[in-house]
Amino acid sequence: MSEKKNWWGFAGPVVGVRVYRNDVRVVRSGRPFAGDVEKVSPIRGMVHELTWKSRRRLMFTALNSNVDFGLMITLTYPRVFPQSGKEVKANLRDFLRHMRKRAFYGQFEYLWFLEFQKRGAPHIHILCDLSLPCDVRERREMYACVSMLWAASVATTNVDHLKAGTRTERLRSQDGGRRYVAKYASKTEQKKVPVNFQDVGRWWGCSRGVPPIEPPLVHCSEVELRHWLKVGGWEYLPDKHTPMYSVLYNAAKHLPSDQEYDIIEL
DNA sequence: GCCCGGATTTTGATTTATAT
DNA sequence: ATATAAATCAAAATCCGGGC
Repeated sequence: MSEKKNWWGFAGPVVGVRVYRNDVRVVRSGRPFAGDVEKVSPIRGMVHELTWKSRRRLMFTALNSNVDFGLMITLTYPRVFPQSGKEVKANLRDFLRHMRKRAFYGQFEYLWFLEFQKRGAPHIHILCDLSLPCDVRERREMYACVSMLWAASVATTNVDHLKAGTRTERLRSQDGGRRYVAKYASKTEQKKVPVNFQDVGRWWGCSRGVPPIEPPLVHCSEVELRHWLKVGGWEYLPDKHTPMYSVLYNAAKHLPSDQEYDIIEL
């Protein structure tokens, strides 16, 4: 009796899982295909849109990061705005560098992502781990400081821009930032680049402390994994003929707690 | 403040076997 | 032909510390 095979048929069997804060990665043994094909060096194309692949990476990073994003800063341009991604990124780089250098901010972990407004203007959201001061006056100082840094970064003397260029807001819950990213990443509308805009570059990025550290491998078979997920009530368990995907979203909380695993040190 | 450059991250292209 | 998921590769973009 010939068994049905699919894309995963040439990948190895499930060896274990890595349980992140929110998601679970399935680890398989073996290689997906033999590496004896002649290696060509593909020429990279231009970035045209925010792809689903990129969205998934962003989601994974945000949802599993150990950084708590309590604050969101939104940077906007005035009526006149750059038509090149390089210019936008230069502004962003300046801004982030200045923010990081501020002694009173201490450590500054951030995750930014790019959007385009209807008018075609680029628009950057920055999630970060800063907290707003309780004191009203201090808080205003902070708002002003952020505004000034952004204004300086875009090298503008436009007073209107000073006021309208930034928005600094506290996110309701600890997971508010994560949810915001999920919303951004899962928007069905296409994230295309406006026609006149050049060299978009990356759509999102983060500081080095944001990406989650790889958790230890927890050895298990596919049968065991399916059992745990079923018992745990994970809703998206595929039927027996469909492979377990390499990333199981929102599955972490449906698995048994750490102590019940046989943790293997790396 | 600004610039340089090494380290690291994000990205598109390519690859795999099989079903449609 | 085309779609599929994911691993891999190298290019390009970004990060970040150090020098000025």
